[in-house]
Amino acid sequence: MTNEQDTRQRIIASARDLIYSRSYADVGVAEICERAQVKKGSFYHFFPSKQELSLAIIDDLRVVMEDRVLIPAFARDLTPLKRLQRYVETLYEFQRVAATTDGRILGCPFGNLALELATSDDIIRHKLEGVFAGIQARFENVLSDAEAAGEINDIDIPATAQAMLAYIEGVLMMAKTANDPTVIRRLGSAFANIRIQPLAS
Amino acid sequence: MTNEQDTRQRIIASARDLIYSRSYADVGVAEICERAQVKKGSFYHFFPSKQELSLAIIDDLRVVMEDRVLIPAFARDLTPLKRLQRYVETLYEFQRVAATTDGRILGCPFGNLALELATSDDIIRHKLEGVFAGIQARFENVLSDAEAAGEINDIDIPATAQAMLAYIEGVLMMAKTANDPTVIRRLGSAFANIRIQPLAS
DNA sequence: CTTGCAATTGACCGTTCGGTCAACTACGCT
DNA sequence: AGCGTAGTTGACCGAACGGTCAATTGCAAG
Repeated sequence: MTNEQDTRQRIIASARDLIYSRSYADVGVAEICERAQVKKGSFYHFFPSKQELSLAIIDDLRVVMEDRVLIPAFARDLTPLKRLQRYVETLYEFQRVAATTDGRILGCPFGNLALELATSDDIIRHKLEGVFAGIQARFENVLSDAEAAGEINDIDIPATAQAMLAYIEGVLMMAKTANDPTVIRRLGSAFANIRIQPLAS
Repeated sequence: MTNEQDTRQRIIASARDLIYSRSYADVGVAEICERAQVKKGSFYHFFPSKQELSLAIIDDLRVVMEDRVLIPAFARDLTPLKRLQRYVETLYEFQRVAATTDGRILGCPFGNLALELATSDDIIRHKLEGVFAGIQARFENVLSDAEAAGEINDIDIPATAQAMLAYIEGVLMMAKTANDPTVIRRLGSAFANIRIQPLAS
């Protein structure tokens, strides 16, 4: 229990924070190492490349977002539609707190990476596709619950879940561009009302 | 009428295309010059810095998007709500065509830059804020028309316009991440139904 | 014909980039 | 005690980065 894989985790945490608050390309391996108190040679003992590190970062962020946003927001103590509203509120709070630390609102870490790297790196693009699919699946669960509870009916659940994800990503983009977390609350009220109907067959 | 400011425009066009299809940081000044058939010294005769170039690119993209998407989509030959639907269709077509050229779908050039640079460069962030405000204003006009035509009522027009912009940006992000333009059509049907009500006072 | 300036050229700057490597240290296993 | 190996170190690599500059060209106005 001395340090073990502590170094590796320190590298991931440093890189995660730096890249989230700036961008993938703007943060160099040297800066990551400096912040993690690790020498560059040591970095390459754990990661064969910066790209490989970014995959590890995405996994790490997945856990962070799960714990800090998805799980608290989607706890089953509220009706499904109320959970969706709480999700927006939780996201707002997450962004607001992060903003007081960084002085800027940082938006969605996955969205940031997706738009920066999707056209340049197919492996990262595909990984992020999986992350989005995971979040969409969470929304689908809530929508299924809502349907079972009679809160909604006659909707295309997967498409609606994806539309909700798109909307929230767009909202975070607007908030980041305006550097104003209150945009999330202002636009958040439309989130739970998004619907896509099944195709008439 | 020989070349005049032709060189400058060639630099902007090259940089615009390269950066749009990859990212700001991933495209160097040297590569831009090579594609524009211009020497680096000449580049810095027209632009004091890469950042200054990016501002010119944004202005240029604004014109492109205006001509290719906004104007055709919002022509007044349809009812306001139909225009919104046509806007989605126009965007889909724009992305699909661009995708056959690049082999990838590239999403929204403003959104791409916003997420990459908003936290690192306040000047660019502010410029993009203005671009988004301009698009939002176009949506507001259409919504006003829709209200006047009795197609909608009792909505917060600015907030709804901003929500629509957020949604479409999110949809383009999903399409880019999936590298699949049909996402735009699949999710597009929810676009014109987004509503934000005024606060009860 | 000359003067002046915008445009162009190509060599060059220091810095940083992602990545490599041989040597060394520390520690668990037998 | 001796060995193997995971972890660490610091020096180093070629390439690319954004940006500079003095010298030259081309053209338009006086």
